[in-house]
Amino acid sequence: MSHPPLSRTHQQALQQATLFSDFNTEEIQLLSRFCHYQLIPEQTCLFQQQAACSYFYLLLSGFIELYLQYSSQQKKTVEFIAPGQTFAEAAMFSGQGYPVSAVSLQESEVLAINSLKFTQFLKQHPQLNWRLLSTLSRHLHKLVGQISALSLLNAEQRVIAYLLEYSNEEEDEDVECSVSHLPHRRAEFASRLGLSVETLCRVLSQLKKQGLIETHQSKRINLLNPQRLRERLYMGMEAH
Amino acid sequence: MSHPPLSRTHQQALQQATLFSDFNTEEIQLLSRFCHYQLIPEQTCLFQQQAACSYFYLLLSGFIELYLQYSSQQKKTVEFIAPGQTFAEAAMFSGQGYPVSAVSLQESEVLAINSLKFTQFLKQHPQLNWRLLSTLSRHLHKLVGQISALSLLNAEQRVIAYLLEYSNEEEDEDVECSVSHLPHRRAEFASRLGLSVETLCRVLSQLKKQGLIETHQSKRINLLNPQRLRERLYMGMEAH
DNA sequence: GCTAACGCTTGACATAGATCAATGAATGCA
DNA sequence: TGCATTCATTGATCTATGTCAAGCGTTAGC
Repeated sequence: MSHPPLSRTHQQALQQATLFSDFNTEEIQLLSRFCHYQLIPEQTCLFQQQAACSYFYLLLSGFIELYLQYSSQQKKTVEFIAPGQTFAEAAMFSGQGYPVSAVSLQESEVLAINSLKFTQFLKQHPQLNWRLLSTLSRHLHKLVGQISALSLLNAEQRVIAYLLEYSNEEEDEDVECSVSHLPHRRAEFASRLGLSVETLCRVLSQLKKQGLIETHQSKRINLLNPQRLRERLYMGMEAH
Repeated sequence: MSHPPLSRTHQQALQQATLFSDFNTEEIQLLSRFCHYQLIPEQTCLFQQQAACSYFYLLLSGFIELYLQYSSQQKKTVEFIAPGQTFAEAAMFSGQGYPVSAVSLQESEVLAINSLKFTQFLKQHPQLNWRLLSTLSRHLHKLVGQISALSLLNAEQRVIAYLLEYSNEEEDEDVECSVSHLPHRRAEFASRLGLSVETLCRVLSQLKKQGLIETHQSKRINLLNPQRLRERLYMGMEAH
């Protein structure tokens, strides 16, 4: 049973998944040979708890629920999966069957990745193994950071932290620098910071008024005074 | 250069680290053979950017800053490390030198884990490799869940989500069940949920008033009506 | 057993940020 | 070019939750 080759768009989707973010173009192409696209109607079971783990998945669109089934009527939701996330990969690595069942809550699109072929692929490329571990560790650290940012920092501090993190600032601290790879819409930007669009706007115009940044039509932001931005951020952090 | 064997307490600390949470007692003991305790005075450099990665670390107490050094004066903070976290393990997996420098912001205690011996250990136990990948994936999912909980759910919903997640509910949804492995203090409980102690208390007494739970002196909470708690939670989630 | 210290609980108040609503700017389409 | 749609921005409220403060219960030490 062969599947049509993966479109360029879907290969890009693979590249953007956390798990594969470190793969180069060639590796993505090798990988995409044993992936296939699948359209899942609403309320459809993708896999059953304890079944052999033949595939793991990348969700392209829609919404998936992972749950434990105790009896015919009782279930316990374990997790909801949003677009961009992979799921069931932990099951594949553990070599056991699926520990949960999966059902689509809306019509959903997924890329199914053949578990067996993926593990063979990893065995053939031992370096990849280490890089996967490295990638996952890094992301873990990033997420831990995001969690403490969400609970410890206020709106302004979160915006500043984001700008400083993604700025191309490398030279002198006093030198002006810019953030060009911004989310293309305020809505996405705001959501990454866990803010509403409006508060994000207010914070930005506040910073603009104070001569700390310059905005260029949602595409680029110049940091006019990284040094002072940094001070502002630390001020909030040491408040504990 | 041999180090004294690791105390039981320190072995437990290893066990509780995310990275090793899946290790059994024997594996922890093997691991602890190439770990040693180190006391770091305040403002001391643990390792320099680009140096060979001989050790990675588990922070026991204190506070560590990871930063990029651009020139003698300019540095860029990458991350702060809190007790319980491991750091520099991504560097080890990637096989490169340290990508950042590390300095203690307070007097700190760490366990240093010999990178070379650890990778050898993994090569000798290929199963462990897969289990590490599995562990890291699972934690990644958990953290993603926590992030969406923090930004999407209100105080009551977060408390309910926590209670349901850690309850021993397995049978009928209507049957009363309990959460016994609670954080021993309200302060710790609240901090896990990103709330203040006071709001946590208020939410709990609110739920008590409505006959949904029963509290037993900060040690145990009975869920008198899991079904209705579940409804309450979902109500908030589908609001998007 | 008494007092001190600490942690829990509850109330009163302050505020950051969400929501609602209106306007302005930019982009796309006829 | 002009109209329509979407997105960004700003203002006016409202509310959830943090902060401050006081009382209560429990534990610990003498």
